[in-house]
Amino acid sequence: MANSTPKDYIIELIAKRIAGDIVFSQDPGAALKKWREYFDISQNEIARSMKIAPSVVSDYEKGRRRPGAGFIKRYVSALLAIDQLRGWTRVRQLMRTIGIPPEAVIDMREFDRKVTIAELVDLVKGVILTPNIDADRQIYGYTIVDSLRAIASLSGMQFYALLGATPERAVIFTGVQTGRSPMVAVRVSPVKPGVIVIHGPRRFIDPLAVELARLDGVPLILSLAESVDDIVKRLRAMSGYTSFSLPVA
Amino acid sequence: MANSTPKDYIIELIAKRIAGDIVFSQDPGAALKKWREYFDISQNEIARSMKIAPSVVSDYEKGRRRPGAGFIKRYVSALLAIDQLRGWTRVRQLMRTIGIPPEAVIDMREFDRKVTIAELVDLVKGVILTPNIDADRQIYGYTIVDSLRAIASLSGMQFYALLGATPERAVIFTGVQTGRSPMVAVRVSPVKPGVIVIHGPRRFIDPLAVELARLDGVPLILSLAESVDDIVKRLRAMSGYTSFSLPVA
DNA sequence: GGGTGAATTCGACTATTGGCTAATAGCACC
DNA sequence: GGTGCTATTAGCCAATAGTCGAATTCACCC
Repeated sequence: MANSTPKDYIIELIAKRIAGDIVFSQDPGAALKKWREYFDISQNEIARSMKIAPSVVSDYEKGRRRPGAGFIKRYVSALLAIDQLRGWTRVRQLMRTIGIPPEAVIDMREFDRKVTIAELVDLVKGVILTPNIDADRQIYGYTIVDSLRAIASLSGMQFYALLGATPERAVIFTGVQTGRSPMVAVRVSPVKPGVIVIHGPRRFIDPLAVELARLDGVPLILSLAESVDDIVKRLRAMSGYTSFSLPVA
Repeated sequence: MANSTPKDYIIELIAKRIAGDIVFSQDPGAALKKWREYFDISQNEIARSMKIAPSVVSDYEKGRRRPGAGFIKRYVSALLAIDQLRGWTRVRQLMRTIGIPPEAVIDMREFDRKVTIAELVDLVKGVILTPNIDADRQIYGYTIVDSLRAIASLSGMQFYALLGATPERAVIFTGVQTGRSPMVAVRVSPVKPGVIVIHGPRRFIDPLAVELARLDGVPLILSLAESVDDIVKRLRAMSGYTSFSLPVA
């Protein structure tokens, strides 16, 4: 964990958490101020980053105005942009409270609308290995897992949380050899993901994997995408991917 | 994990996450709709819960109007209120993606403004055991841990994430006998919390605990509060605690 | 065809957010 | 005292959010 850039989805989770905290605060102005102070940023500095007058920042923080959703989004984005300029010092701290091991999770997002299994098969350039399982379920989000790192670094319960294991989410295991160990992990999990996608260097699927999926009642998809990157990009396109552009300071 | 009510702080984390997702969505209207569909709620039902006309919901979801922060808060609160009426079916699913073991974490929140060590000592009705350690640091949030359950159910890395282990957060260990095992856990952690509070049935503190705190450079506070509940309430009062009142359906 | 329920569209009005400039205040330091 | 920096306040205008009710559309069923 050197000076590498935090992963996009982590930054995005942090941004959403901060924004949500402000929205639900009983005093949104004070919440704006709290987070600005947390990032150790002056009103002048964030005003410059947002290209507005400093008095606007004061108006909001003192409660003269209540921030709308658009303003909150820009304010939080500016906090993060400035933290980036400083080397992500605060984001590195905050990511420790997220509870996701970044080395094992490649990406984790919500789709911007509900997605069908058929659409997901298309997105991951895959084939469905369990055609007889209920394909009507709807998927609202996904987790892309680096299987080798996950197995190396996670205990049972973490795997459980990592799966984002709800019936409305997809889990994509990458770097998979035959598909067996992910399916064994899911088998022992008390709750199941909505659908499992496997992607790996070889195109051979252990029949046991398919049988375990069937027993669990979880659709299993084999992705034939050229690379993990390809999967990441294609799924992100369905997630209303937010790009944090860096304002000139 | 029977039919018990999810803990408040979990519900609140979910609410904030949903709100944040909507705020940062490139199409907030579509995000509103996505979440409503996820909760399997019709426009009419949420309109009734919010006491507005159904056409208002449609205007927002179709993008004719962009939701402000106030509306997002009310919309998300209504989703949750309806889910509560249904027995928290969707919240139970979502809490699995939070990555916090609810049985070990009693409460976990952000303060609504920065809090000094002296203030924290007062809040937990405590005494500072490490008077020579930098007391100028600022605390922005806290985690209240049930020490026995945490030790019983967590592995090393989970403990690490559980601590919310950043220099700006406090960790309160409850059900502590002498204070030694929490300090040992912190000692082996690569990052340290901003301050540690211990609370337990006995008022005896193992001198080793104090020495370990000193070595870690972490202020250690002994709380003399009458109960864990007392601590929860007093800290919540500093957190802009949001109460989800249940609208009549 | 008709009926029902859910969702959408539209015109209109009011309240609030978003932003500005200018003046002022507070604090630390010399 | 002066200087520099940060923050606050007030008045003002424009644009947008919030909301209504009426009419319309759509899907499903008999």
